[in-house]
Amino acid sequence: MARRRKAVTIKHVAADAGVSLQTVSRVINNEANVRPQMRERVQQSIDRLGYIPSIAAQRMSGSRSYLILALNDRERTIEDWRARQGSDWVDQMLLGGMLKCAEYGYRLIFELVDTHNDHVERELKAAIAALQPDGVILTPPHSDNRLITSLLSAHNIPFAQIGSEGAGGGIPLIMGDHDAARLATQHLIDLGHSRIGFITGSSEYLLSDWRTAGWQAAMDAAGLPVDGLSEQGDFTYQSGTAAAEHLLDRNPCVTAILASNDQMALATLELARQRGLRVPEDLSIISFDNTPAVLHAQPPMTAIDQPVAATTSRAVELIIASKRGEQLPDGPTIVPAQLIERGSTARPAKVSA
Amino acid sequence: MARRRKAVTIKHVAADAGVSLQTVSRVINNEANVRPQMRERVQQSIDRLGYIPSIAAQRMSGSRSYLILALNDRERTIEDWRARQGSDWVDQMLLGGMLKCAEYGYRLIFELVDTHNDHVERELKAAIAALQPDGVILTPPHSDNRLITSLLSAHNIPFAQIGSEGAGGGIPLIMGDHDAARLATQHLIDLGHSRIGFITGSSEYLLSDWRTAGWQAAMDAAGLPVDGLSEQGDFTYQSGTAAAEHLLDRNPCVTAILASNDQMALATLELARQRGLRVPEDLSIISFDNTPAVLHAQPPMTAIDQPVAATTSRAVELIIASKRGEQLPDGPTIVPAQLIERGSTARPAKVSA
DNA sequence: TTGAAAGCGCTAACAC
DNA sequence: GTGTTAGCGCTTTCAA
Repeated sequence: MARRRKAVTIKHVAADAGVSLQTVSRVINNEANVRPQMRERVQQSIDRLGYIPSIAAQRMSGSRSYLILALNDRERTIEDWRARQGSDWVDQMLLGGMLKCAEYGYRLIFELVDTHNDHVERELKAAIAALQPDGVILTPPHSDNRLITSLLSAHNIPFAQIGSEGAGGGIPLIMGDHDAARLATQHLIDLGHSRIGFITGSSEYLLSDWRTAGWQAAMDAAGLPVDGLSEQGDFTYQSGTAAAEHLLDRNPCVTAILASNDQMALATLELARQRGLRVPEDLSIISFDNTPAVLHAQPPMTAIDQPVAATTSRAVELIIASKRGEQLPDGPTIVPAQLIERGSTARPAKVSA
Repeated sequence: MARRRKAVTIKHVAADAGVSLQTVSRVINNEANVRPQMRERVQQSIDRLGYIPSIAAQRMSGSRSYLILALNDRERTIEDWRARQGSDWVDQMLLGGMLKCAEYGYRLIFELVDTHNDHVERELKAAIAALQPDGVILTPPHSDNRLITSLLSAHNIPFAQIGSEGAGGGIPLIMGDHDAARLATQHLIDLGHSRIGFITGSSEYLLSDWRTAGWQAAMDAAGLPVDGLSEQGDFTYQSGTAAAEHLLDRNPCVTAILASNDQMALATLELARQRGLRVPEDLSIISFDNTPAVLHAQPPMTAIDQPVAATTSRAVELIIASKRGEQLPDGPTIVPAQLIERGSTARPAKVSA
């Protein structure tokens, strides 16, 4: 393999502009103590030569690598990927994060780590040592993993905790779970439903509780009972089927169900079909997350959109702001989720008990 | 911001093992000229201290950055991403490539560049200068962009060309388009179809021609006519609708249609529904790519799976092999595509003319 | 406000 | 087979 072609370095720019390396460095990094005229001259040389700093060299001397690490759960991510059921979490994260990174001259690197495993620490340490990222984005269920958060804190690496209230010292971001569940429930109430069932998510995820609480808040505010209307699920299709079965068996008068994710909502839809219940006439269904799968369901599903891209994008901004020593928001940053109305919700055909 | 915590460097390992830096370096890189016993001793120090080389430092001195760049078309990728229709190309690329990279200690970085734009060169140069990647993965429509391929050649960076026959000096990989189209057509012929329509893809993509040729080859081999059975599409849903309309108007006796991608196949399905044609009884449909959208169609669509993950994975392997000076395959590497049988294909109800 | 010198962690080239 | 030296491209520190 021939040697890499000689690239334009800071030296070439310095020579071209007739200044010291240091002055060029100051211009690149937008530092103070450069006269406008000098800055202008250097910038012209940079443009003329098409100079771009090497991030490897920048990292070697300085404190920035211009790399942000996005961590996801290995098992779950690979599973979704293999299944090809249309879960686009990673896709949305990548693009939301990547585009924002690009604005600031950063790059996003994805890494998978095992959650239920003592390798976490070793894996994360290795990634940190190899890449020395300027920041890390944690997603559930890693967001509140003390092993991870304390390791990052010890290394002084700013990190975002998506779907976390912020225990652990990172930058917490929440995808509007509570409000979205509340509004979705309210939407059903406005349509005339009063017996509204809820299928919860896995208790391993904090957001499961928030979603449940949002449903409950809306029900309480409307003075509607919730007893026996909540059923435990774990985000899998199977658990959705089981939960929906129990729910409908116990409460024949249920006219609407809010499921804590798309898979469980799709399972509910299928069960309704099997039981001869028309959707939405006999049963309204709202799903959480709005992955592409629910778009193609029959009928297309009314869903709460999980703003994964917007949240990742915001996480990148906050990490970079933190790096720059800027003031960060006090509490968790809440990125609002929206309700997308489609065909799986309508006024109830029968009046519920 | 406090200074980054002191990390374990090659010096610590050298001191711990009582050898020179160079010997440690040799062990890390699995080079020759280290006695097994010495290698063992150094390895123990590495393990004990939890040493991981800094890729920034490795890049600074050596010739490897352990970074591979995956390039996609900006416009198309952002469009798909925003649409959230379930195109999982990026997702499959990322995971297929990332996991393979991880096996070799590499990382994959995604970058979007404009195709129809004189910025291509500037953008790519910037990415190369900043990251100095060890390899680049090109996807259509970049794969045969001379501006890009010549730039990479000039920089001596090995690059994979997915969906290309290899003009430009890179490593060509093909996702079995020709054979897959042939086999899918054959499958329809075996079912008893003889009037089999084909909707082509955009001529901007070489693979469009391969897919068309595969259909034609199967038809020819079976002695079936193809006149008037091919209609031009451009991969959009709209073009699929138009093409299917023409096809069915001109050939009422068509009993099966093979569409060059999923969106056009879905458009064909919808048109069939509007015209009161039952699928698959009156019209069999096979789609190309097998993105998640076709899974949820009614009926679920028989599709040719595009092996994006496997191809990206292979691309990474070949790039790394090339870096190591290993012998590469002669012609294009063909990653076979498979036919996934679902509900949109069956024996024709009527006998075609 | 600018420049010179030192050094980040590692590998290439060469000496032993 | 192993160690020494020089230097990658940049920023930090300190001097001017």
